[in-house]
Amino acid sequence: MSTLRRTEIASLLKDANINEDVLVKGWVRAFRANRFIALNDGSAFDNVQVVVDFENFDEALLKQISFHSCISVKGKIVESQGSGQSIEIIAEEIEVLGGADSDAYPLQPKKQTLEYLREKAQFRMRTNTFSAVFRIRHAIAYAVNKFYHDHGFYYMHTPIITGSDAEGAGEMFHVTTFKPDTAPRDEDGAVDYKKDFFGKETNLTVSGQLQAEIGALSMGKVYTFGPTFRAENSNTSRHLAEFWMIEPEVAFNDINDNMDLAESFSKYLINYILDNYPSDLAFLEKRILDMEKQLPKEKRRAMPLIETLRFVVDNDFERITYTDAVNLVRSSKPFKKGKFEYDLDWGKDLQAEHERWLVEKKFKKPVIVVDYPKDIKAFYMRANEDGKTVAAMDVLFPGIGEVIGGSQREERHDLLLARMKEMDVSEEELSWYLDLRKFGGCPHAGFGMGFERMVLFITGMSNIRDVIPFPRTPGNAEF
RNA sequence: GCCUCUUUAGCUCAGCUGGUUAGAGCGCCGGACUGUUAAUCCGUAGGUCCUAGGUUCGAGUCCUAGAAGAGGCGCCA
Repeated sequence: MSTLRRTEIASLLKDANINEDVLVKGWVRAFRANRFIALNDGSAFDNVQVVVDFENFDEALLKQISFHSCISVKGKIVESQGSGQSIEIIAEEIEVLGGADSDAYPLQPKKQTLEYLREKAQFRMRTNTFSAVFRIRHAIAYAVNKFYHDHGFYYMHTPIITGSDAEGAGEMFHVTTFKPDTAPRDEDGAVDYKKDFFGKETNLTVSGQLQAEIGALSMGKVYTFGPTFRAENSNTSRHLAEFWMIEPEVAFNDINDNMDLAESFSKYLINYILDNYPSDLAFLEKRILDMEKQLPKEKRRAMPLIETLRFVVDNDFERITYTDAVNLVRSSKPFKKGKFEYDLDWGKDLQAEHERWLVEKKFKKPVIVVDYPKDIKAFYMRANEDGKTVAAMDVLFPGIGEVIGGSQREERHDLLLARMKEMDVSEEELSWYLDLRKFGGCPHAGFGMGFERMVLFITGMSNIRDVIPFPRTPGNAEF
């Protein structure tokens, strides 16, 4: 081919010069009427249409232009005669870079289930749905960093391998270089971790929060954004064993500042995608609407995707205390009629069905619940004046539930120490954490946002395994 | 960890209360078609009905166990 430089399809569609010669490369999304190739290189949602005059090309070459084959096209930009696009490329030279034998290739130009595509993760990003999801996933990650950078936060990398198992956020994955059968033993027959790589027991992190507090109490405003691991045997469409979490931690913030941050941060992310990825969102919205046509009315979304996102950014999140939430649920119709599976008394955690009622039926928008009973929350959350509750908050989103969980941290050394003793948290292991209260401590607060749960909400997808390229769930670590 | 559902052609599914040659659409392959937008039209091929046992004259259909997938709950983000 010539010395012409490749043009990305995104920039070609943005400002095309009629009659200009261009070189494009990408994957064939469709080859219609032996004449029209829909070509996509991932740079944008939209395809460029390549028009082929079959008399000018070898039949054997055209045969290789099959679904998802990779080709290079040199041609001239013209105004399109068809109605689906404004410009198109009249092909002059075509080279097949990588064929995709239709007989053996597992994907087809038709609807295939997300479950099937999940098993073909090496190819699923070539589909409209997954390329839209993963473009948006990227953009949300970018917006996370942009939001915090623009607000004067420092991005802090907390460790992925931790020596502490006191974080209390769930079951951990053990990290060791020992093989199970040959691990050295001490005199009592227990595995001797003093001889292991780190000289002690280590695990994959379940949260960067405790380390982020170190950052907050020195640099003021920090956030972590990294992979997090939970060895919980959770079989749901909202849990992953390996997921990404965003954890801001801010000195001098109280629980109300924390709620303000959680709300403005959530809205920023949604707005960023609304502003910058309209084609992808429109496609995802249409996909959901088509799919829901087969469902009874009560099982469909209350609002189409984009309208839902707009509604969330245009309205204040509802803020209620745990105590008020319990009273609301208990005086609700479904509760009185015994429609809920679980009972609810003050002191018990709100069940998913109760949260769903609050968010989807009562308020119809994100709800922040604050001031939970201390006995159902972690040791580091700040005790309230009433002696019964702590300054903890959960942000609940429609259709997903908890997307953010956070708190004002207990900055009073004696109260924290007493709470650790009560909850049997190792004082020795967390002496550094207690030091933050002993020396130069101050009120501070932070939260954790489940990144994939935010991606779920913004894309309107329903299974968390479809918003991460390579999902890790119980019994599954393919790719 | 608990509960429920699903598994039939390459893909998406139908197959009623067990009954003899197992069905459709799409895809593939062959043919037609130079303005299509999941192109269309005609034709052909394609099945260890997830696996292993069992019940029965007879099992895709019933029973038991296992495997894989999905949904719900709990745990959480």
